[in-house]
Amino acid sequence: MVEPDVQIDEIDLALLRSLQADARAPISALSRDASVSRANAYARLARLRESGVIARLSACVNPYLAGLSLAAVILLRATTDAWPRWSSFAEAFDEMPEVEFAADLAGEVDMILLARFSDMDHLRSFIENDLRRLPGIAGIRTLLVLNETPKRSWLLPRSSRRGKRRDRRD
Amino acid sequence: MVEPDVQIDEIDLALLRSLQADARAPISALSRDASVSRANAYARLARLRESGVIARLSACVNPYLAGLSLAAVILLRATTDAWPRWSSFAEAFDEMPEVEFAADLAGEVDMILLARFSDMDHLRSFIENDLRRLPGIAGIRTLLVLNETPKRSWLLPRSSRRGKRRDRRD
DNA sequence: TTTGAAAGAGATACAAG
DNA sequence: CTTGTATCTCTTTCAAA
Repeated sequence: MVEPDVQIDEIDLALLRSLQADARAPISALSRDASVSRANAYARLARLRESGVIARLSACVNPYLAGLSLAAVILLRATTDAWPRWSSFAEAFDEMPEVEFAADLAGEVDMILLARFSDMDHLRSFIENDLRRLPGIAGIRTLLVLNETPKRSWLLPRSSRRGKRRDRRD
Repeated sequence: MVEPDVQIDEIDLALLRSLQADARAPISALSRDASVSRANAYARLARLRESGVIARLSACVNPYLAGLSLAAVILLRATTDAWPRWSSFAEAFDEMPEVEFAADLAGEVDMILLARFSDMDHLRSFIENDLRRLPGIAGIRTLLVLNETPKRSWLLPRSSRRGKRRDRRD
């Protein structure tokens, strides 16, 4: 959640988009699609990686085909005294392999999890053995996922965003 | 959301794990880590890809470093008449570049979105111009993300899951 | 399934324009 | 920033053990 001074231009975005589509695409193809030279693309990709903009190159595995046929969104409330301790929760969630995504929220829900399970039994034992034993959790609401979008790696913003924007201060 | 007959053994899991860590790792390295021959790894990876277990190889971009410094979880209720039409919503969400993840839920919330924005203005215009104009939406609750885990690509299940499980029927 | 070999493609570094 | 070149590593296929 660092906010450093990384400048990303349209060429970087084009490279990122291509890499998101195919992380194994040859650099010559990426450079062609971004309309720059190979050397340029090479240097930019190195910079994007070192600066952390590209966190990693990864395989997107279909969980439903990999034995995790059940997904749930879990809404959590924390006890008021556990409030300022997101970092301790984050650590705990990181240790739970079923948790794909965890976030600290502002609003009527304190934290949210997206988690995946092999079956109902697995979900039940996760809630009973892992979640309920976590200190600082005041409420657990479990919502089963009936359907989900193909988990887009999300698209990058276009150069000029929709709607107005006066200036950029980053 | 197809549930076909794909069999994945421990060697496949090892390959998937390695590929998740580095999608550009040479196959010789993957095969070494999985303790199989290159030819074997090669054949397995081809099968995993064709069967869709590996949906794609992609770059994981840090949204906060890429100009999307604001994230929100959006909980939606659908009007009762729009109820059985997840597919139409899914299509609409797919067209919205800010939506990273969308799911149809069972429970007190009908649908959930994880969306990313460049700033508050962007979030506001998204809700007003994109969400509110969608027919069939009865309620919108927006929760700002204060903090989130590094968006683990999620770990694959170990061979024997924690807790009990009598038998596998897949 | 594994190992070995072999052709072609791509990565990476560096020079010169 | 580009193009060209050179070396080395991978990919991919295939044959033999």
